[in-house]
Amino acid sequence: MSSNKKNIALELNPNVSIDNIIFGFDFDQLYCLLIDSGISKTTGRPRLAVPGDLIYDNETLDEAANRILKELTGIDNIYLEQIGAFGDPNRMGKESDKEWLKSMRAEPEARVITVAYFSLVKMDDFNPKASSFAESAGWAPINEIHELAFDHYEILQCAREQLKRKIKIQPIGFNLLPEKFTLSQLHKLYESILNKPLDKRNFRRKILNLQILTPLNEKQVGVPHKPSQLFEFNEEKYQKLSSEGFDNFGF
Amino acid sequence: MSSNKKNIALELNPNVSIDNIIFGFDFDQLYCLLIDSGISKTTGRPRLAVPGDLIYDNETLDEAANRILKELTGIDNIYLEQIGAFGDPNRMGKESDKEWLKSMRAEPEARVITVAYFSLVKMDDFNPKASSFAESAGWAPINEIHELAFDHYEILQCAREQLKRKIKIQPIGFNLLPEKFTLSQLHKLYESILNKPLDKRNFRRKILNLQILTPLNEKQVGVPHKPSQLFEFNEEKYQKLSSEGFDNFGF
DNA sequence: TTAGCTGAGTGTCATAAACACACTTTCAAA
DNA sequence: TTTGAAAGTGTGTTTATGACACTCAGCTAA
Repeated sequence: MSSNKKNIALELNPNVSIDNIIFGFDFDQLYCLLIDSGISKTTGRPRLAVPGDLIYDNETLDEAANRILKELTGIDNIYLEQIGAFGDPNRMGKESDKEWLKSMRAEPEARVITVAYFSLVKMDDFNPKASSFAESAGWAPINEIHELAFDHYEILQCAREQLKRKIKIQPIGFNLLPEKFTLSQLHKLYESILNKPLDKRNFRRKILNLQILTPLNEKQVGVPHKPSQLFEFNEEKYQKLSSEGFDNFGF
Repeated sequence: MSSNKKNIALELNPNVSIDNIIFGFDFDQLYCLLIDSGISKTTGRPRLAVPGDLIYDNETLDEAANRILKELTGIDNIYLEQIGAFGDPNRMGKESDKEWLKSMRAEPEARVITVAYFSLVKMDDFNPKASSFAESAGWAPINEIHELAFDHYEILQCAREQLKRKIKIQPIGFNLLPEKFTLSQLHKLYESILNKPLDKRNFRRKILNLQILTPLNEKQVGVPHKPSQLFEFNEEKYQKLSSEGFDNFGF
C-alpha cells in the first residue's frame, strides 16, 4: 500500500513534488529565486536549488505550487504557469543531492516525479533579506546560474524557453514590473527575456499599437536625464483583445 | 514506505500514470485513438478513455509514454510530446471510473497524478481492427468526442490547443501524413488542426516558401480529376532552417 | 465522343507589418 | 553653462499577408 492513504488531509505524497522557478526583474536583468541549503560535504560547494516541496494528497498541483510560493515569499495571487513533469529515475542521483535528501525526507530513496512551474513576481514584493528564509533564499542573476541541485538547471532552461515563447503571444511580462513603469523598462524586460537586442523605436511602436498601455499623467522624477513617461497595463483592453482572438506580439 | 521500493526493475509506481492522446488523420479529419473498456454499470454507456498506464519505477516518463504507444499499436519512433501533468485529487472521482479502477488496479483508491502526452501517427501504420486490441481500441473523429473517462476530455482539449500552437511554429504535421503526400492533403490537415478554413493559394505559397518540401516525379493516379503532384518532407532543409532560428509559420 | 463533374493549379494587387536607421529633448550634476 | 545620460520621435524600404476567380487534367457516364 502506498503511504498516501493513511491520512488524506495531512499526508505528503512521497512520489510527487513541485519545483517552482520564480522569476524577477530589476530593470536591468532577469533573476531567479534560489534556496541555498548549505555547503555540500561531497562537493564542497554551496548546494543551490529551486524552491520546491512534496505535494499533499488533498491539494491540486496548482494549489501546491501556490502554497510553496506563499510559504517562501509570503505573497499570493502570483502569475503561475505549469512547465511540465520531470521524471527521470536518476534525476536525484547526484551524491550531493542524496546527502541532502537523507537529512530532509522520510523516504530519501523514493523516486520522485516533479511537476515544474514558473512564476513571475514583482521583485520588490519580495525582499529575501527580510523574510524568514533570510539565511537561505536569494535572487540570482539568471545568466550567472551554471549549476543547480537535481535536474533544476535543466528545468530552469525549460522555464526560460517557455517564457520566451509565451511573452511573444501574451503580455505576461507585466507581472514582473511594478504597477507604474516606463516603456524603456518594458523594453529592457523584453530584451532580457528574449536574450537579444530589440530596436527601440520598433519596440515602442509595436507595444503602443497593441493599445494595452494607459499613459499616466506622471513622469519619472529625479533622474539625471529627460524624465520618462509612466504607463500602466490596461487589463480591460487586453481582455477585450484576447477574447477577439488576439494572440500575437510578433517579436 | 511507498510500494515503489520493493523491486526496482518491475514495480509499477501507483501514484503516477501516463495518458497518451494519439492523433491520426485520414485526409479528411482528425482522429483520436480511444479505448473502450465496456459498458459502465453505473451510467449504462460505453466507457471511453485515452490509452494510459501507471509508470514503472525504472523508466523515464518519455520511455513510459513510448512503451504505452508500442504496447497498443506495435509501432515505435513516433512523434511524442509532453502536454503536462494533471493532478486534481478528484480527477478519478466519477462513479463509473471508480467501478473500472476496482477491476483494474491493485490500489484503486490511490491518488494518481497523470502526465499527459500527445503523439502523431500515420493512420495507416495502425489499423485497430488488426491489432490485439481489436475489441477495444478504435479511431474516433475528434469532433465527435464529447465525454471521456477521468479528466481525459479536458486533457484532449489541452492536446488540441498545444497541437494548434505547435503546428504554427514547427512542421510537425508531417508526422500525420504518409511519406508522399499532396499539398491539398497538407492543406486539409492544417485546416483540421487549426479548425478554420485557410485560403488555398496563400497556404501553398507559404508552405512552398519554407522550402521544406521536395516535389517528386510522381503524381496521383486514378483520381477523377487533374492528378495532384506528390511531395515529400525534406528533413534536412528543415533542420537547417531550424538551427538558423526559424520558428514561425505564421498562420 | 463528348459533356459534365471534380479537385488541381495558378497571379496580382492592396494593405499591413517588419526592419533599418540618427537626431533632438530634458533633466541633474559638476 | 557645459556635459552626460537616457527619452523620445519619423521615414523609407522591404517583406508578408490576405482577398480574390479562372483554367486544366483526368475520369465517368450518357
